[in-house]
Parts: sequence; structure tokens; C-alpha cells
Amino acid sequence: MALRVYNTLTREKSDFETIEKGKVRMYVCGPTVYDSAHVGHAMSALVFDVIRRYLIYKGYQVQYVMNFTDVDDKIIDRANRLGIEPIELAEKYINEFKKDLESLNILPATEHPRATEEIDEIIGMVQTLIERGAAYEVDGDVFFRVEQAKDYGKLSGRKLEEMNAGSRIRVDDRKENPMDFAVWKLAKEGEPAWDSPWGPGRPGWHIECSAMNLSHLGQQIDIHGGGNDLIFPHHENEIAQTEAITGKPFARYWMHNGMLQLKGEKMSKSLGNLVPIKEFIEQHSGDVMRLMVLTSHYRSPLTFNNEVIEANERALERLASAKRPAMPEAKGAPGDVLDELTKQVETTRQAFTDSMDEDFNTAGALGSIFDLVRMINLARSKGATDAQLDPAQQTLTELTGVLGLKLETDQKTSSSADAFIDLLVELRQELRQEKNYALSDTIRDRLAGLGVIIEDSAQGSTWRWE
RNA sequence: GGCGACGUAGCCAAGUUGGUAAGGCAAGGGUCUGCAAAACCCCGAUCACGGGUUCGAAUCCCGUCGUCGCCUCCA
Repeated sequence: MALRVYNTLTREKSDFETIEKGKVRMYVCGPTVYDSAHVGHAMSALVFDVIRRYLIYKGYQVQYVMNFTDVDDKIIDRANRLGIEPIELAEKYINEFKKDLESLNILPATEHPRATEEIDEIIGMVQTLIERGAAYEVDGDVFFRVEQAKDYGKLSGRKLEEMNAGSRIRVDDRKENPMDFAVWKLAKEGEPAWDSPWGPGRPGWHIECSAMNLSHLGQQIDIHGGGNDLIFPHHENEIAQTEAITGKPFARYWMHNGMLQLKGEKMSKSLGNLVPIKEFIEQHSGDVMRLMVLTSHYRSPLTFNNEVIEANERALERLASAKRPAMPEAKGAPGDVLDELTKQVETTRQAFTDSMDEDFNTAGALGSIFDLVRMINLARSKGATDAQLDPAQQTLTELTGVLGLKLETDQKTSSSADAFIDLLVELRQELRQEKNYALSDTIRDRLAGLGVIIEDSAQGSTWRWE
């Protein structure tokens, strides 16, 4: 079955066809680094990480570029207040963000370009725009002329006449059209600035992404991603600029993730209701955050609250439970159980790709994985051996891996304490046989206090780290 | 005011080229166990509301109510 992808540009799903066979050029808008990244950023990064991983699973070679906006008003503002250099501030949050991504098991981007590294490219582009009449200079600022872009608004579904610019913010009256936007900004005293034909200044917000696309991925790319709050004006403007320069359709597929909802409203900087990623990670594993993202569709809003976090903690334990070894002294499961297990492996594989092929339906894919989990656990409880469980567990590991879940159950397996714990569990077994339950329960409780969970069964006792 | 999305069991959520509703969490019952834990089994919805199209609609159309996003920086 072919992969189908929803395209914001066409507002419908279509078969996924790349520009170059077997290769995907993908660009995802990264953060403006003036503060710690929050779980909303995490959602977006996770969504596109999963998309990337699935494309790789499908056999594509994926070139994945995520930018950092390291110069803009907010960075300058914040740096001034802290009395440090803007670049210093940006550097700090870039490093922090990279650590955040790592803690979420997000694959490193092929490239992480920064706005400040693209200045020459940007100046060249602004010049081209001016030469072609697509932009004009006023007192050191350069604005993009939206009226000459005949299909301006095609991504966001807006028409220039319908937009009431200035209803919420005062319009710069030097603009020919209120919707014109800056591609180059004149630097004020004390602001970071680069020399340009229009005097010292810095790039506008949208042009940097266009520049990084051109210099790192080329004139046309396959996938351009980001949060749906970027559709307008950011991506709309990116399209206008880039296509004014190249004269070619920019991105084939525009993909946008829904917003993370906190107490019913979007989590955002301006609302001040943020949960930083590093704060979340202090209390939960990266897998939990990822699982939350996976349980709903990437284009839908994601409910984020304690109840949901709890539910996903449990769901994660359930997923991990299927990776546990066979019962001690397992004698082998009945043939019909093994047959069903084998069948479920195939069913799950098929359902997994069917779901993922349909615009990355991770929730559906997870559903089929849980079916496999239940079957594995059932087989184990019926006495399946490790060898009998192995193929199913391999599949489980493979598919959850495609979704980027780590499912690390026993990180401390090779601890030097193992032998001692084995000894205690063994002794406890003897105590139980002598029906000395008071002491055997004490051992269990004390070990639990140390993070060791003992589970008894008819075949004997097993233990694992919490 | 304009553009767009959404409203499925207690909670989260999949399913929308129409054919009688995945999965997870919670609750309840059961198996196993000395107890506990884990695992397994059983158990819940006619899909916001009102019309319409159709042999047949959660899925299509119209209306109503509600929630949310964008139109300003934002993943």
C-alpha cells in the first residue's frame, strides 16, 4: 500500500511522491531560542521525528533540516534585560534545546542551520527580490510586496482583501500594503547588525527559513513542517518569498501538527502557561511524552494534563510488560496458542503499516501493537518459552522502535548487586516453602524499598528493577 | 468580522471515497497466589443536538449549540 499524506496546501490527502526517487528532503521549523523550550515544542519535534522515522522505515533516505532562529526582537530584548550578548543567549538555549531533543529520543537533524550563519545568502535573496520588484526598500527596511504575488494566501486559504491587517496592531504606514512584511530590518543602536546595501541591519523572520531551505536543501523540497500556528503568516510568507526567487513550487507537502492544549487553551509564550521540557523530563520519561503524542493524530489538538500523563505512564508499563522474559521453568505453550501468536505478529505488522501509511495514523498503529502485547503476555502466561516468545518480541521492539519508543525496562540489569538479589530471592523461596510468610514478606517489602519488585507465580519467583 | 478545525463510552482516543464503533487509562467481576504484585479472562458507547439525502450514515448536506486555532510573536 502506498503512503498517503495530508497536505495543508491542497487540504486533502494524496499519494506521497518525492521529487527524487527514494529520497526525502524535509525541513521543519525550529524554535526561536530566547527561552527554554516547552512541551508544545516537544510535541512538534516528536511528530516530525516519528514521520521521519517512518519514512526511513519505508526505505527512504531522509535529509532532515531543522533551523534555529538565533536573531530576532525577543532574543535581543531578553539579552538586553539580562545584560548579555544576544548571541550568547541564543547559544545557551540552542544547547539546552539539543539536550531536550536528546532526552526525548529524537534523532539528531541532518543539519541544524542558524539564521546568523545565512546572512550572505539572505542579503543576496533580498537583492534579487528588489530587482524583480517583489520587494522595496524604505529607510533601511526592506518589505516584501504581497500584491505582486498573485497567489498570496494559497496556503492559509486567505485573500488579501479579506484580511483586516491592523485590527490588532498598528500598521507601519511606510508599507504599500498593510500585509507587506519585512525581509530586512534596519538595526537600531546597539542591536546585532550586518552590513548590507541598505545599511546595517538583520534579516526578517521569514526570510531566514527561505534562505536555509535554498542553501541546505535546494529550490524544491518534499516536506515542510511545523506547528499549525505557523501556517499564517510564517509559511505563507516563506512560500511567497521563495517562489518569487525560484519561480518554482517550493514544498510539495506542507505538514502541520495540532497544538498542545493545556487546560483547554494553547500553551504559548504569550499566555505564560508553559511547562518546560526539562521540567517534564525530571518527573517522567521521554517515552511518556512521546506516547502521549502517539495516542492521538498529529493534526489534532493534544490534551495535556495530569490525568492523561498518568494514563500514559500506565500504558507505557503495559507496553514494556510484553518484553519481559518467559516465566521461570516455562514448559512451552500449547500449539494453538503459539499459532495465534504467530498470526498476531503478521496481523500487527500489516495493521501497523496500514495505519501509518494513512497519513501517519500513530494511534491506529499503537492499537495494533497493543493487540500484540496482549497476545505475547497471554502466551507467556500459558507457559511459552523465551524462544517461543522471541519472534513476537522482536517484532514488538522493531515496531515500537519505528515510533521512537525506547521501552527500556531493566536498565540496571547488569548491576553488580544482581547476584545478591538472586541470593535473597532464593532464600525467600525457601522461607515461603517453610511457610515463614512473615519473614518472606519482610524481604519482599525491604527489596521493594530498594526498587526491586518481586513477583511470585506458580512456577517460582522473578524479580526486576522498578 | 474573516479563514479553519473539532464535538465518539467516566477520561484520552482511532475510525469520515457510507454498510451496523480499534486501542489505552480508570471502575467492577473473575482466574492465579499464603498474601501482594504482575499477567490473563469478562464487562461499557449508536457516535453534541435537530433536520435531510440514502436500502443503509459516526462517516455526505443544511441548521443550532459548544470548544479551539489563526488573522500580532508563537511548535
